[in-house]
Amino acid sequence: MIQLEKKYDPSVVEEHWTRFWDEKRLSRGDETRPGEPYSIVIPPPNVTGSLHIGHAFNNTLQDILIRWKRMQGRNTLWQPGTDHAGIATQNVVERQLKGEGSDRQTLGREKFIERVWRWREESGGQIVHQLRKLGCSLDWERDRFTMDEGLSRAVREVFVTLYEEGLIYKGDYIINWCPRCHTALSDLEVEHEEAQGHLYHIEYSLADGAGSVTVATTRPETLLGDTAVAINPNDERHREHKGKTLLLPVLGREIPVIEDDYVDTAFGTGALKVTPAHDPNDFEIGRRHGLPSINVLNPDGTMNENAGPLYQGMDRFECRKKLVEVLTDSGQLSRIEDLTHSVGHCYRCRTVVEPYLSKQWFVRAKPLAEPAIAAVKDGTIKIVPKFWEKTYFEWMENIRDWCISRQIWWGHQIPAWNCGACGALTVARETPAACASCGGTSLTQETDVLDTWFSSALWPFSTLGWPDQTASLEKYYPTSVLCTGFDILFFWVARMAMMGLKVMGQAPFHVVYLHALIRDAEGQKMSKTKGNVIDPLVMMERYGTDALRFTLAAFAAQGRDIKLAEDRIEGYRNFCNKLWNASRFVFMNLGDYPGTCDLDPSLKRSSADRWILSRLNGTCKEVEDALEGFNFNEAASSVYKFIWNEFCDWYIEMCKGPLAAGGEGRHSAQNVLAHVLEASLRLLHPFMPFITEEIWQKLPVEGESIMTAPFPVFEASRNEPEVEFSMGLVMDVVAAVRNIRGEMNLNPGLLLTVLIKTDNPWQEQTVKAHANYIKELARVDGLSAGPDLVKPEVAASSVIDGMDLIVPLEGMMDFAEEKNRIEKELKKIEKDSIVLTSKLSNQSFVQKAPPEVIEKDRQRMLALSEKQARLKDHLKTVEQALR
RNA sequence: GGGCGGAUAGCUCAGCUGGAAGAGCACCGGCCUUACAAGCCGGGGGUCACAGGUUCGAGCCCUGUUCCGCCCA
Repeated sequence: MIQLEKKYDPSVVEEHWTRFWDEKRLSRGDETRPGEPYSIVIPPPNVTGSLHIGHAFNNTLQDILIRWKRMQGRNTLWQPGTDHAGIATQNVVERQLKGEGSDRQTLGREKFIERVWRWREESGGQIVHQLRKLGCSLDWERDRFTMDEGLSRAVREVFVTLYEEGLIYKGDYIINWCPRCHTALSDLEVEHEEAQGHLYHIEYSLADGAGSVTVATTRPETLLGDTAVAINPNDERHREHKGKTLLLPVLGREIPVIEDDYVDTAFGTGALKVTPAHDPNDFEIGRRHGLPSINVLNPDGTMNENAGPLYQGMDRFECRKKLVEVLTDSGQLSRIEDLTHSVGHCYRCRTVVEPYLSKQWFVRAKPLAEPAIAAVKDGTIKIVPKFWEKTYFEWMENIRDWCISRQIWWGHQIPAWNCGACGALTVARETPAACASCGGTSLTQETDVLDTWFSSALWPFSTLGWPDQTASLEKYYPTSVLCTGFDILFFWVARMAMMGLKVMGQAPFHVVYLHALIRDAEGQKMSKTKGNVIDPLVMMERYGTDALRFTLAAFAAQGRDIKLAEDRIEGYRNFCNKLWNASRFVFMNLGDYPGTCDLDPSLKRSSADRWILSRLNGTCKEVEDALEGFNFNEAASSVYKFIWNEFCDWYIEMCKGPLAAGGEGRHSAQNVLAHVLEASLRLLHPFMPFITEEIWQKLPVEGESIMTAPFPVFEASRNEPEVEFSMGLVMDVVAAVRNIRGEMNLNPGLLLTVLIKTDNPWQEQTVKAHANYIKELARVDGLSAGPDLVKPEVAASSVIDGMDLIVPLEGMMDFAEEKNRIEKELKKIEKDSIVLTSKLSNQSFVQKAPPEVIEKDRQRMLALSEKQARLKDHLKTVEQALR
């Protein structure tokens, strides 16, 4: 006989089954096998990263989907892999170097890249190991990395193709520059934050000496790069300044006053200093008016030679301070206003970014966005929850060109070569031997690398072998679902949609499921610097992986934030233990059981047997429907309630009698216990893979793993509503007796007598037929039912489903307590009946509400007043006794 | 400035097409009843942010307000 320990201990179990699944290669995607494909690509975590709660959440949901579909018999592939995370990874390694008193420049590009690869070798296995620990059934044999040879080939192929089609270009534009990471950033990589700043009002004197023009700016240091002051042509205040020349403060350079509609007359003084090299709008104005652009910043955020000898080499903020002093002294600073404004920060290092004119590579986004918009509009791509579609359209319709060059070393070096002889650019898939224009051979490759998100955008097909036409691609592309957090909707999802449609001619996924983000109790994003993280590894250690996974699923409602609380994890740890102990009970009673977990149709079933089977069937439908709609929390709650509140609380208790009695009743109960437990395990498996495998393997089942056992299917024909209804009555009776026992402070061990007075023959029959359950579960020894029962003087009573339930309590009756109890019940009824009466006496309700609603309320009202009347009778006898 | 979420029990959250306000934890009372004290049985607890409106009927739909969070400019 199989015996389980008294408590479930996840630690040994988890390791064992992880290894088992691995050895049996159960999570392998096999395109040569038949079966409708179901594929998911993992949102690749940073290769050097460590599993945080967001990963745990995201991957638990994916694993639930993939395990569920695998059990349904689909040909599944969950594609794993990691991302090289250019800037982030480079930053980490640079920090290491700094700690060693070195830096990347000292090391040189080649050595530095070697160093990063080495770091990847050391730490790259970590996240993979942690995902396994989480139970993720990814196909590890297909593990990919964005810097792998194959994926790099995909990157080159796409880059060159887009370049050839004119969708990638190189040019001088204003980009966002991070002076600390020393690179350009795309617009998305800048995070705007409200900051308390100042609006400085600076006097630019007219060259003819006839006064001055006041301009307002938040960044005074940029005035060193001003090449004009712009006014709105319709601004009356500046009419007399039109066509004048101004003298730039400090530097004394002559700059013109120009007119441009862009200038907002309502902001500041209506005169705008124009710095084409350090502001995107000024850049546009400069272009319209043919103004020169003067860059005053070095790449590290210090001022350059154009700033003049006084400021050259000074940090930008230092320079700002100094300039304010100088201008104040010269009387050219007329006013300083407080101003809350939005300041851009680097999303990797939080440094304030500078708009910066430089030569960069861009993807022309509009032509790529149009098909991606259409795909969502026509339903080719479905976004769940739907409300994200609006955000997607909003961004896509206003998309701007995407700056893809980064001045870092870790990443895909841009496949473009500059000719030393003629200066022409050669863009090629393979490293060229000679310049495409002049045939010269002194070629030097562009030093910039591509935005990490460029390679991520190709992920759904590059991981499947593209640009080769592989069988995997054939089978698994487009993928079925993309499951990720909404925070990378633009970064990743939108760009994958664009690239998939462009490169493959097919959207990369059918459904995008965007889940919520896990936040702390204050709704803040969890971050190590804030110290508010819940570490999934610690949680797994403390409560078991299954408990963590189930908690995450239970929290996965389709909202925006999830505020995770540790006591919920503890609660689901208890659920694991509950399941464990229920199984323990089953095994204890299966010692002499010769059958399997399949139902034996020849056995005569008890009502309890039929009831739990019907409920199991209903639960299958609930779980199925919930998962179809990505309602993970509902699926989790259905299976939780079924196992705990129906199987454990009721069925196990009800089958104890028949088990003890022996014979066919025992046999049937054994069969049902085995069947229901086994089916429950399969229902639960996608959520809790470890404990379910552990128990399942001990049951009399065929098949090598629960992982590949069929997912339970709902069948309408197996529903038994009449059985559920009569068992409902039985449970109501049990609950009523327990209520009396509890409220009257009667000893739990005390056996009671129960009289059930009813003139409804069906009720009488039902109660009598199920007397064994009532006796067992409510601790009752004498039970009678019928129309003519007489209530003894000394008795507690309640009214349940129109029946009088009487518990004689000769010698142990607390009449005051009983009075209390009945009055409490009456109070509730009165509250309800007031609401119902007013509803039913409302003419317009009776006239306008649908008949079935009115009928339902009439029935309720009838039942209520009957119950009220009977309770009042009971109350009267109690009050008499009290006198 | 534009847009999107959220506000429901002490806490963390569900609540689907409008038709008797739910769960877990916490709390109170009683139980070591041989699957489980990580448990069992019973119980208390809500002006569904606020103000209007639509409707026979609103936690849910509409309008406005307040607060919290996020995205975009």
